[in-house]
Amino acid sequence: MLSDGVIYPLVFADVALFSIQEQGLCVLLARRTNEPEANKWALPGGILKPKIDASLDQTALRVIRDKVGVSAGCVEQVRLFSGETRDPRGYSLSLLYCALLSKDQACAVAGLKTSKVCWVSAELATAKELAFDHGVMLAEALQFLRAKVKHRALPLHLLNATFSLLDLQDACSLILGSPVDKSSFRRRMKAEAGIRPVPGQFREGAYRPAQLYQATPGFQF
Amino acid sequence: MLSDGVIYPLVFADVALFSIQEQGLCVLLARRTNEPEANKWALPGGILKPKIDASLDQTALRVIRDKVGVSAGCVEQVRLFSGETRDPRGYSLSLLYCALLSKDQACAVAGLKTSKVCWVSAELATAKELAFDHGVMLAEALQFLRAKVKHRALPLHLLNATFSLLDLQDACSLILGSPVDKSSFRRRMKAEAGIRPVPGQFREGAYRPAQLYQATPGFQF
DNA sequence: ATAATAGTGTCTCTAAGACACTATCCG
DNA sequence: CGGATAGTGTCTTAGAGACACTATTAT
Repeated sequence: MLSDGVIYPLVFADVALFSIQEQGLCVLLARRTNEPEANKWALPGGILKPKIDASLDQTALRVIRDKVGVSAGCVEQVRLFSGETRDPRGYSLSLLYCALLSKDQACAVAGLKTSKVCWVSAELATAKELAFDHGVMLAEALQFLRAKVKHRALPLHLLNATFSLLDLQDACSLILGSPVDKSSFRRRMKAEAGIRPVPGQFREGAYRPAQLYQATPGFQF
Repeated sequence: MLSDGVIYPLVFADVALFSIQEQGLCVLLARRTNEPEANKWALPGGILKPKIDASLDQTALRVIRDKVGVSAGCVEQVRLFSGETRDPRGYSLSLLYCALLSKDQACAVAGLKTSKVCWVSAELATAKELAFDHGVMLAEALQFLRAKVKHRALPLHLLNATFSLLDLQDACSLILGSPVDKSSFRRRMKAEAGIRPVPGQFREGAYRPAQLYQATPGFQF
């Protein structure tokens, strides 16, 4: 039992928080300040505090709030990692979460410059050596995200509240790591219940304006 | 902390163990013998014993061994349920597992007649009132199983080591709750890497013999 | 006009659904 | 032979991939 009144030690929520930046699909990494594995990069995580967290899902949300100061649009369980050897402090349970952050919010995070957390290209991050078993975790979170998008889920939570179809297409293409055909994509989107055009709203800018879309009320990633 | 030396109380593995019986798709329910919720039906579950279980997945396997005396072919995490109110003993974590048992093994279980566990039609079981939040759990486990089969995963672990294509088709159809077209199904199976015909092996019996199949070595549900 | 981005049309190919058909066993 | 189950052929349709095409804006 830990000294600070936490009754259930070594139950963690670890979060793979994704966003889209200039470098492409990125994941938020945090540099560990304490032992064990101090100074290594890790997925941001936090210990379950039963007094505060109504559920472990709430722990994950709290971790995101604490690390980046905003609330993620979509937080989902991926898999539980458990065992005696994965953390030197003892038998531990870590529930891995996959979360998505909108471009707006991700930019706010990037502006923090706390030096404790930073966005790293997902591809680069998987090559990095991470603390504990977070390398495996990141790989699984990525696979989880890719599988969902491949099965035609729309990663709207990575985008702003209104977005053009090309924004969405680019997001899918970045996640999948392969180009997405414009015509077939738009054909699918016409029949898609999850999004709808916002009448009269266009992305103004250079060249031809683009119709803007938004998620329909009941949308679930 | 519990008295019997278990250090991490209230971490459970609860298992929705499915098999195919005469009544169709069935789930194993256990009648609770102890408080709380004594005498209610529940998904079989067990507490994490860090000294014994190398991981919580091992707890799930142990639960299955203890309850039915055989090892399940396929055990997968579905979702973690957690919170203060779901179990009167205090803040608890329950990782729900979905597991499949082959017909051979399921029959052995049915023969046990321990009166502590029994196979209940999945449809009926969802209508029953179960202990704790096990009703929600069962619903999610079923949805998990259906989603996998809908996405063309093959529930081979519900069948014996060798099986006819009709056995497999019937299993899919029972899980999905809707008929599956024979011709399209067999067409798919011809191109399916997960199974292969066993040369020269046929189901003998009344009328025309059926070619038997088996899972290919690397098969994963 | 030209560049650049937004959005459409159309051909092809694959795979699924529907359902009628043939094949092989038993007695 | 007929009855029952095993397995095939074929028509149609829905949707994805490929890719060339048109449309609308700014300069």
